[in-house]
Parts: sequence; C-alpha cells; structure tokens
Amino acid sequence: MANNIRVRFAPSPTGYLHIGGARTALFNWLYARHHGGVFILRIEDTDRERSTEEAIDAIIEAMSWLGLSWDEGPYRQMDRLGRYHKEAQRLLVEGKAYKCYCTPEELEERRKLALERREAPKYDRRCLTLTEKERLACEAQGKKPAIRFNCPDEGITVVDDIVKGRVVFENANLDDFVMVRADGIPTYNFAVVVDDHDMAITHVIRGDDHLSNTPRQILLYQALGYSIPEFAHLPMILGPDKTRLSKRHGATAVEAYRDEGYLPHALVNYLALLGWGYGDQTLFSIDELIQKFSLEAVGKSPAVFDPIKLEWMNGVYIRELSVDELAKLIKPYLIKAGLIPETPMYMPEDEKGMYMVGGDLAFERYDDAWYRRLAEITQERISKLSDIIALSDFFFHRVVYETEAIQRVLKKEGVPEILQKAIEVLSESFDFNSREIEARLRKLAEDLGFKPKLVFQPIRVAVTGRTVSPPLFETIELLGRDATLERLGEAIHLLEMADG
RNA sequence: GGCGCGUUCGUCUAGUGGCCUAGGACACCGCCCUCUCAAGGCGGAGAUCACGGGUUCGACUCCCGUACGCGCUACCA
Repeated sequence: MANNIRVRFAPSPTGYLHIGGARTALFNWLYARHHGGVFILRIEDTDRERSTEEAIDAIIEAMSWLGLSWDEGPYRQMDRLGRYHKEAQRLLVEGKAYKCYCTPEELEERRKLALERREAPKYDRRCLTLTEKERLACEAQGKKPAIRFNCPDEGITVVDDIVKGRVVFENANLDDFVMVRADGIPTYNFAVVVDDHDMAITHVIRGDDHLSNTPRQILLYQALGYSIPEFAHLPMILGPDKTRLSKRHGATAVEAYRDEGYLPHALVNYLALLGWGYGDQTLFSIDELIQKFSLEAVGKSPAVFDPIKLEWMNGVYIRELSVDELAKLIKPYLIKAGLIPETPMYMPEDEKGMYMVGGDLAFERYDDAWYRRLAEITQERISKLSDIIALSDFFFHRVVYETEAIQRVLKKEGVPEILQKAIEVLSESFDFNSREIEARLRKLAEDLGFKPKLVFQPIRVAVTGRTVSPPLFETIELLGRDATLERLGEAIHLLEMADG
C-alpha cells in the first residue's frame, strides 16, 4: 500500500463548519485513514475581516463531535507569515513576481470599464514594466505595493484530477493575480501552495469550486520549484433549488444538526453518500466507510442535500442505540426544554415517583430506571433526539388537552362511563406494571362489550391529552397510578363542565 | 463576456459497449401487523438514461454539437 499519504482539511474560519465543509473534511479523513496516512487540520485565517476565534473553536468542536480526528495541527496561516514573505521574496528576485502599486480603487475602476466594453477584466500589467524611478516615486508617496505573480501568457497548464480527469487550461486566460496583499498578508492561492508544500501534502482533496484555481496554483508550484501533489476535486453540495447549499436552504451548520439531536454516525454516513457510493449499500459503519472509501469511486456531478433522508438515517441509528445510551442522550433535551430541572433534587424515598398536583416541578421525580423505560418505549418513535420533547412532555406537567382530541374522542357517548370504569379497575390493588394494566383494561373492554380500541383511545386522550402517544399501557405504568387516576378524573370533570 | 465543470426515477445513486423490458435507498401510495403513532413485512407507482447528431452488428456507457445548471474570473477562501 502506497503510504506516507498526507492530506489536509483547510477551512477558513469565517463561520460555523457547514455541511459542505464537513463532507470535504470527511473525505480527507476517510482517505487518510484508509491508507494509514496523516490527516492535517489547517486554519486558513488570512482574511482578517471575516476570520474569528469563535469560528475556529466552532470548527474544532464540530470536527471532534463528528469524530474526524486530525493527526497534525491545527496550523494557522497567520502564524506562518514569515514563510510566505520569504517565498514571495524569492519569486521577486527571480523575476517571477513583481510589485504592483495600483490601488484597489483604481483596479476596481478599470475592471468596471473593461466589463462595460465587454472585455475580459484582466489586470493590465502596467506595474510589470515600471522603471526603477517610477517605483521609487511610488514608494516616496508612501504607497505600499502588493505582489503579483508574473503569469506566463502562453502555453497550457494541465490538471490531472483524480475525479474530474484531465482538464486543460490556457495560460493566456489567467492574469497576474495578487499573491501578497499590500499589508503583507498572502492571498489564498499563494498561501495554499506554500503550505501544501511545507506540510508535504500528497493529495489535495477539496471542493470543485477550486478547480479553476488549480492552474494558478500549479504555475506557482512550478515557479517555486515545488513538486506538484495529486488533486481530487469533489462535486459541490446543492440545495433543492440546485444552487450551492447555503443558510438560505435551512440549517447548514453541523452544530445545528448536533443540537437537533442528530447522531454523528448518521451525519457521517449520510455525508459519505453525497458524491460517493459503494454499490447498492446505503448503511455503513465508520470502519466500513474507512475500508471501502476510495477517491476513484467519487462521482463528478453535484448532489442535492436531502434533509429527509438524513432524518431517516438518523432514526435508523437511534434504533441501533442501546437503551441505556439512548436514555443518557435524551435527558439533556428534556432539561433544555425545561421539562426536568438541571440539577436533580431527589425526593424523600417514600415519595419518589409521586405525581405533583399543579404540575410545577422542583425536583427530580424519576430515577434512572424510569428514564431507561422511557427510552425503551420511544426509541422507535423518534428520528432525532429532540423529538423526545414533543413525544413525552405530558409526563412532566399537567395534561394539556388538544381540542381536536377532545372533539374527536372524548366527546363521544359513553366516554365518561368508560373513564369511570377505568378508574375503578386501575384502583384495584395489583402490581402496577404494563402487563397487568393491559390485562385489566382488555378485560374491561370485553366486559363492556366494546372493541378494545374504543376504550383505549378515550383513556389515552384522558391521560396524555392527545390521540397520539407512546404505547398506552407502558405510558400508564410510567405515569404511575396516582397521576393516572387523577388525569382520568380530570377528564371526566372536563366533560361534565362542557356539558353544563 | 471569457474560461472550466456537470447532466440516469422528485432526491441520493448502481451502471465503465450486449447481463438494462435500467437495479437499490429516501420520499410517495396500498396491504399486512396493531391500543394511537411509529417500527417492521409485503407490494405499487415513478427515469423515452437532458436534447440532437455520429462511431458500432449493438450505446446509459465512446466522439461531436446544442441547451440548461453550477463554479472561477477579488489586495474572499
């Protein structure tokens, strides 16, 4: 196996890690892990206007959460200014770069003019031929120069891309781009080349929005006397309208998916399928991904991000969790929703599990076994962890009856009687578990001569406030006898009031 | 405007000249299971392989053109 493979993920810290960036990071990571190579994290923070420390933290946090561990870095371009300066000077003395004293305003003006005349807005190279005298004059005026690359104006530059194939560019279409800004900070195309060389990167794996930048970089590699790495340009990730995925399309921050209750494995698995595939298979463990990933199998065409499929996949992985794991994962969501207190305050032993009239909670009502059971009965009903809130909130506060539920099931003939009977049956002395509860309630339906559903639905609404809930008998068990009886009574009372 | 990349069911994709009357997954529809909702099982519908020309005995697969989409064309990355 060809080793000493070195790849990198090089985000610019101008915001949170987004889906597209995460996919790029993932493919780099998979490639490195597959080949037993090195994965490097490099922060491209040369845009002083937009880069922030918070963004760096957020990117690191998101990558850690996804499990994309890096072996070197994070390096920062702003720590490497000396290197760029040195290499720029080299090109300067070799005549492969030159100083440009044109101001951004002048450039903008000329660009606009060129566009109006329907010409290519290339730099006119006026500073390339500056005489020593003219240069000194500019310096005397206090003008700070930018450094431009002296781009060859004939010949071709070929990019042999692992995913796109052989792509040919004519040098004549390139212009003398700025390598180093007037403030001494390098631009992307220059910094990336120096970095990838210094870090001995063997494979540059990045979004195909950079494909058009690649000839500029190759020219730079050649001018600097560096060896050229392999390139693999990944197709873009699009929104439903086929434009580049952005906040406009909804949540794009990895962090947002984490907060919603997506599992890292689900996100990783889903992202892997955007632009890559392995036959008919859709579900992969992380190890399988590492084992089966290859750049040769990456597709050329862009992919539309489908949050629905992601959600489905997340549900699959939630169902794969052990009950204990799920119970642990679910709790923070209940806390965040204000359903249970952040710091548990245990009740005296004999009162544990007691239902609090009025519904205000000031203590931890249930123990770990209770949460475990909750996880058990909700596991196949949630597709993201945050779904637990809507599915189980009725456990934690007084019942709020949905008007629809009242109309459609409670306000039916015979319902108060059914509920009254249920109170009687459930008041009897027996071990209050779902099996017993089910047996007694089924018996009740039979005695009443009703189909089971006809008695279970009113009870469900009385106890949960709605027509949809986790399984009834388990729900009643978890609620406890006191709370159940009280809610049943409450529903009867509600109906009486409505009648009167 | 110039340059570049892309185009198979709504979406992600399989497919590398005959195995394709185009396979899988999500979503959708129906049935089964069933205390609701899910989950699960079974089945259905859904793609003249962007379009037009070639090459070939034979093309989704190779070549050319057109259309459309996207990207680059910044002292952003």
